[in-house]
Amino acid sequence: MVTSEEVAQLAGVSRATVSRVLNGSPRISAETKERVHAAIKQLGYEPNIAAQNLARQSSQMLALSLFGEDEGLAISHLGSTENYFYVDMVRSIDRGAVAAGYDLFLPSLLPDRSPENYIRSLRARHVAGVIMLAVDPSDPRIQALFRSDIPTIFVDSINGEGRHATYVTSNHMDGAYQITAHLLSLGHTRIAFMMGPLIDPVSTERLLGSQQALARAGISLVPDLLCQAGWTTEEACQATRALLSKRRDFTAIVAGSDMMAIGILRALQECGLSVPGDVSLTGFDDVVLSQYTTPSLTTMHQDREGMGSGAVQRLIALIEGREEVSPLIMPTQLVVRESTGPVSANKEI
Amino acid sequence: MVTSEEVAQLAGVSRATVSRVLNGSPRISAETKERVHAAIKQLGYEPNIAAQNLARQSSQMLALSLFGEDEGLAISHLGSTENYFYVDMVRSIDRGAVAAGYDLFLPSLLPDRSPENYIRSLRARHVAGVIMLAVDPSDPRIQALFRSDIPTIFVDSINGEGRHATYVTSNHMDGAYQITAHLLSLGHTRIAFMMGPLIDPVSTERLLGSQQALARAGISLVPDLLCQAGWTTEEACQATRALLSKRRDFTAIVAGSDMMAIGILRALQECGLSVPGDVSLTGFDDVVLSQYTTPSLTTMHQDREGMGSGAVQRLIALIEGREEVSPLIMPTQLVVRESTGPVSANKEI
DNA sequence: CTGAAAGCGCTTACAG
DNA sequence: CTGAAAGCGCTTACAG
Repeated sequence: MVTSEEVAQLAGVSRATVSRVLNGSPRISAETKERVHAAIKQLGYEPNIAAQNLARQSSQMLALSLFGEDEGLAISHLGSTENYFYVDMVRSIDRGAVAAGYDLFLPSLLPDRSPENYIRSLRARHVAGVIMLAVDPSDPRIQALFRSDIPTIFVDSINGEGRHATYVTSNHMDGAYQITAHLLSLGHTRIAFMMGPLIDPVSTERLLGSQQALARAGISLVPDLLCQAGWTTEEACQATRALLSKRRDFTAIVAGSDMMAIGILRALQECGLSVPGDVSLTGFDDVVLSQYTTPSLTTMHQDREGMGSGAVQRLIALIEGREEVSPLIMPTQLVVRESTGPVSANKEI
Repeated sequence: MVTSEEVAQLAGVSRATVSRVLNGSPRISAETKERVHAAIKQLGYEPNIAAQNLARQSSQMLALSLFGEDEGLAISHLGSTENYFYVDMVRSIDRGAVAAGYDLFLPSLLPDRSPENYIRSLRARHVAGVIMLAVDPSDPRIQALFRSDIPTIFVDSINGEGRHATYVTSNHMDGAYQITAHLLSLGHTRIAFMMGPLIDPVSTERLLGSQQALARAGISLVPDLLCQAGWTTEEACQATRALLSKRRDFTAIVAGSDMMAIGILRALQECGLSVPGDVSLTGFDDVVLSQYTTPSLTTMHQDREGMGSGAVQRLIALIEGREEVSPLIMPTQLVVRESTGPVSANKEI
C-alpha cells in the first residue's frame, strides 16, 4: 500500500499538505495542488480508510438496515417477497450515496444483542448515518436509535422529525383513496380489503384513505370483508383462501401491496374466479412484476427513485447537521391495467 | 466512546492485556480475564473498529458485489428481476458472515473507475474478502480482482480455484438434464428453449445438459426453437412474443430461470395459449414466486441456503489461507408443479 | 502471564 | 500557504 508519506516525498511537500489537498482545504497554492495530484496519480495512491476514520473520528459509511421480525439479522429479510419493493430502492440509495462520497454498510446484528449493543456497534463502526427501511416502530432497537444522536432516515415508518432523524414515505392515504375511488367509479360497492398488518402505520394510513373514499361515496365497509395478512405473497394467498371458503359476496379486492395481490390472484384463480370478470383486484407499489401477471395489475405507483434519492439527500443533511430536516412525502400515481373492470351485470350477489 | 484505556484502569491492568483478553490470546490468567470482562461489561465497552483495522492492517469486512452491465454501481442491480434469486441468498450469506464475526459491506463503485481503482478501493478499505454474485467473467474488474491476491468467492461464475479464489455454483448441467428429461418423459418432443444469455457460462451449462437429455432420447434440437433473452422477466416476455409471432409448433418451453418463466407465461397467456394444456413450461431456481403463478411452475430447486453458507465458509478458509480451497457444486432438485403435463393428443403440430 | 513502547496512516490545531 | 508535532484507539513484538 502506498502511503501519504510517499506521495509527500515525491511531491516535495509534507504529509499535512497532501492531506489538505486531498480534503479540498482552501488556501493551498495552485502549483502545490498540482504537484500533489500528479504524485497521487503517478503512485496510484488511495488513502487508508481505517486511518482516516480513526483520525477523523467518523466514517463515510451509511448503514442500510431492514429488520425482520424473527431474528436480529439486519438485512437478511431483503429476499422475502414482502420486501421486493425496498430491494428495488437499493439502487437509487446506492447511487445517491456514491454521488455524495459515502459507502453502504449492512450492519449484521447478532440475535442476542440488546438495543444498547446495537447502538454501540454502530458507534464502534463510526457509522455516519442510518437508512432504516420499513421497520416496526415499536422495535426496541429503533427506540434506542431514535433516542441516540445518530442521524437516521426512516423509510416508510414515521419516526418523528428533527435534528437527528426524519422520514420519507409515500402519501399512502391519498394513494389508497385514489385506488378505492377507481373501483367505485367502476361500479363496485362490495369491496373486500386484504390489508397488510394493521400494527404497521402504513396499513392504517391506507385503510383510512380507503375509508374516506367509501364514506364520500356513501358506501359502508363490510366488517367481514376487512381482512389482514402479513405482507408476503404467501400469507396473502392463504388469507384469501380462508376468506373465499367463507364468503364470496364481493366484486373487488383491494390488496395491501402488489406482492400480496400476486398471492390473492393465485387464490382467486384456484377457485375458478376470473379477474377482472368475477372480481376486480388492485395492488399497491407498482413493482416490475405487476406488469407480468395475468391479468396485469392495476396498482398505485410509488416513486422509488424519488424516495431513495430523497432519503440519501436528507440523511446527508442530517449528518451535516446544519438545520432541521423536514420529512419527504411523495405523491403516488394510479396505474390502470387489466385486473380491474366494471362490475359485471350478471354477478350474483 | 469508552476506550480500552478506561477498561484497563477499571480492571487494574494495561491496555495490552485488555487487548489480549478481547482477542482471546492464550496464557492469560483466568482471574485477570474475569476482571477485564467484568470491566468491559460494566462500562459497555466496544472496541473502536477503525483503530483495530488500522493496527491490524486488516478488517473484518466482506464485500458483497453484484455488477450490473450498464454502470459501475456494484450492488444496484439487486432490485432487477434477474437477481431475485441472489437477493434471496443474502440471508444465508449474512447469517454465515455474522457467525464468523464479519461485517458485510456493499462496495459502491463510481462509473468511471478503472479496474485498478476498483482493487485499490477494496484495499484502502482493508476488505478481508469479496463475495461476487453472478458476474460476467469478462468484466475487466473481475480480471483485476482475480489477478490480485484478495480472497474472492465467485457465486455462479467459474473463475478458477486456488489459494485466492474459488467458486460455488449449482450443478446446472445436471439440473437442465433432469428437467428436460422430465418433459421428455411426458411425451414432449418439440421443445423450445428460452435460455439466458449464452455469453453466461451458466446458460451454456444448462444448454449442454438439455442437449444431452435430448440426445439420449434420440431427439434433435430445432434450431429456430433455441432462443436467447436477457435474464429478466421483461426480456423473456418480449422474446417469447417474438417467437410466438413466428411459430408455435412446440409443445413445451424450457425457461432459463423462474423469473424468465414468469415473463414467458405472460406472453403465452396473452396469445390465448393455456399452460400446460397447450404448452408445458419449466423454470429454474425455485424462487418463492414460482409457487404463486397460475399455473405454478415446475422448476429445479437450487439450494440457496447451502450455496450462501458454503460461500461464506469457503471465503473464510481462503482468508485464513491455510490451504487450497475446492469449489462447491450443489445438487439441484426437480420440483414438479402445475405448469407441465403430458403432451395433449389433439395438439395440432 | 503482563507491561512499556512503538507503530498503524491519517488529520488538525498551532505556529510561522 | 505550509510544516512539525500531537493525537485518534487499537495491536503486537520485545522484555521480563
